[in-house]
Amino acid sequence: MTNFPAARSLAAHVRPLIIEPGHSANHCATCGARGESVCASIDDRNLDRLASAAIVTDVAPGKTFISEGEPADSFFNITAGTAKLYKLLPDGRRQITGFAHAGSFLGLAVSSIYAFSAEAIDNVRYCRFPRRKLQSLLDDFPALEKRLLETASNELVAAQDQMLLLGRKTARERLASFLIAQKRHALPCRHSENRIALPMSRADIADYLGLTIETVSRTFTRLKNEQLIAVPNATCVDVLDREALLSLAEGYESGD
Amino acid sequence: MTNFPAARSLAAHVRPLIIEPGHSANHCATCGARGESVCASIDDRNLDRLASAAIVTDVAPGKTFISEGEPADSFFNITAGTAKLYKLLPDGRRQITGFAHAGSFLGLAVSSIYAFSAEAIDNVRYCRFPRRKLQSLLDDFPALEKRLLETASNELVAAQDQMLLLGRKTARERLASFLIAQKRHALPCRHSENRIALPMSRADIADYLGLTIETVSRTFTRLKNEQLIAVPNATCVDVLDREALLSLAEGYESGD
DNA sequence: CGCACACTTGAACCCCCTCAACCCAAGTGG
DNA sequence: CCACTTGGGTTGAGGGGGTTCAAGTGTGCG
Repeated sequence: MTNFPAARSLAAHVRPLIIEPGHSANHCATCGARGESVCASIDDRNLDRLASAAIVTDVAPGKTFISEGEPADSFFNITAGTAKLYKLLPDGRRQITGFAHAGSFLGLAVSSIYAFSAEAIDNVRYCRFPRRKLQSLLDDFPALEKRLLETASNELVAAQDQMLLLGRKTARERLASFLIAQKRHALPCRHSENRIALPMSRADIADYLGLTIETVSRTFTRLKNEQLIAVPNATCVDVLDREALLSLAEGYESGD
Repeated sequence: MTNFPAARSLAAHVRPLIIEPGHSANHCATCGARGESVCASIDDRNLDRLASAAIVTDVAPGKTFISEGEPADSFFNITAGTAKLYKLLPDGRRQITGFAHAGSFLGLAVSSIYAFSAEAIDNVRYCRFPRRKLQSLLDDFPALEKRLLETASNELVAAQDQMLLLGRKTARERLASFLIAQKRHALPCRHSENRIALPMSRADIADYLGLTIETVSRTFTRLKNEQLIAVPNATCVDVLDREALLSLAEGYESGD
């Protein structure tokens, strides 16, 4: 299910990496996710400021590193892996509000309390910024604040799309939308051009799309029977008819 | 349905107010919505900068002033009335993603295209900021940018709540959540302490909650029969049992 | 080999939707 | 003044998409 068969079981589930003082200025400079993240707005000269504020941490699959309702004293910048963000109702009903990939910035709540929980799906690495330190970074680097505003705006647009999906789309349309979005997001899937990696479980997909596991599974097989996709195994999908999938996702053909 | 019986029919539906040059520095200073809006972050000395960038406009009920997919060359700050924000699917299915009240800031899309449409529900007044002018304001007043980031963060939290509602709550829970949220938002309802004004139609409520008109209506009468609310007429609701409504909204009791 | 766990498939049910009628208040015009 | 229309809201009957409950099928791993 994940690509890190060895390193997983050893690690304490939330383990800050030890960065020696002498090297602390470097890890941002060599960070592969920098280009995708808000950190790109800080130029090379000031990278050490950024690096010294960040606490790099690894999280094992299935471990929760943000809990809804707890004091929000940190911000998180995912640099590797995929995490799910979710909210719960008292009886256990769950809504996944999004998936966080390398470059995602989490914790943008003005409130002093996290509005959602976050759990690692595969091996996740993040940079954690204590609230105060990020605040001073924001004061010193207006470009960072500008970038954060852009990020928040983009997420707002995505959230509106998701509301449309949850409120008005059929199960087929939801799954098609999900696959199209996954395809856009996670291009870095070698293999075929049309292969989509699905690191999350069926339960996660269901809770993201406002459906049940069973409906997700049935809808997968239906799209498979209709030759829109192929499902070599549970962790990936091949897109066979991109056009049809796209117009389905956009709500053009609900029946048929 | 609205409180402005006279002024309505005369007005051209989108009519910029004529502000004489000599007075242009004033309308922000006397704006009742300033405290609630992002404009509060600009101090009195600089209000004229703000005022000269804003184009005040009135919109009649039912008129669309932002259209999804069109070039996003302006930002909007609602100063009076209520507007609905929505997205459409090609076959007409509609999802209302939110209601904008006095103080709401719209158009926060990085993209050059609006992600949603906006339509006035009652008589709406807004300040329109051309993209370029807002940009220069942001450059000159970091506090404004900070305030915008706060606003966006709060909306993101609200959007996540709405996703939970749309994906996982029952019709009763949705309506209860909606009523509770409306109560919080629009306190300024004289009359009773427990009266909630509902300027939007049943169709709007339905499209906001991911339901149909009929289900909204039936759910209203059910909550009424259960003595949780009273519905004197279609445009307002009295909360009779706030506790029960609240715990319903939070998902504690789905049946019964 | 056998357990565990995720996924798939089947059958019955139910909440909400669809379709349709009805109510009611506000015009509108003869 | 009343007949007619219009539009929003309510109520009823029936149907369907997705859920629930339950069993079956893999697949990895000890």
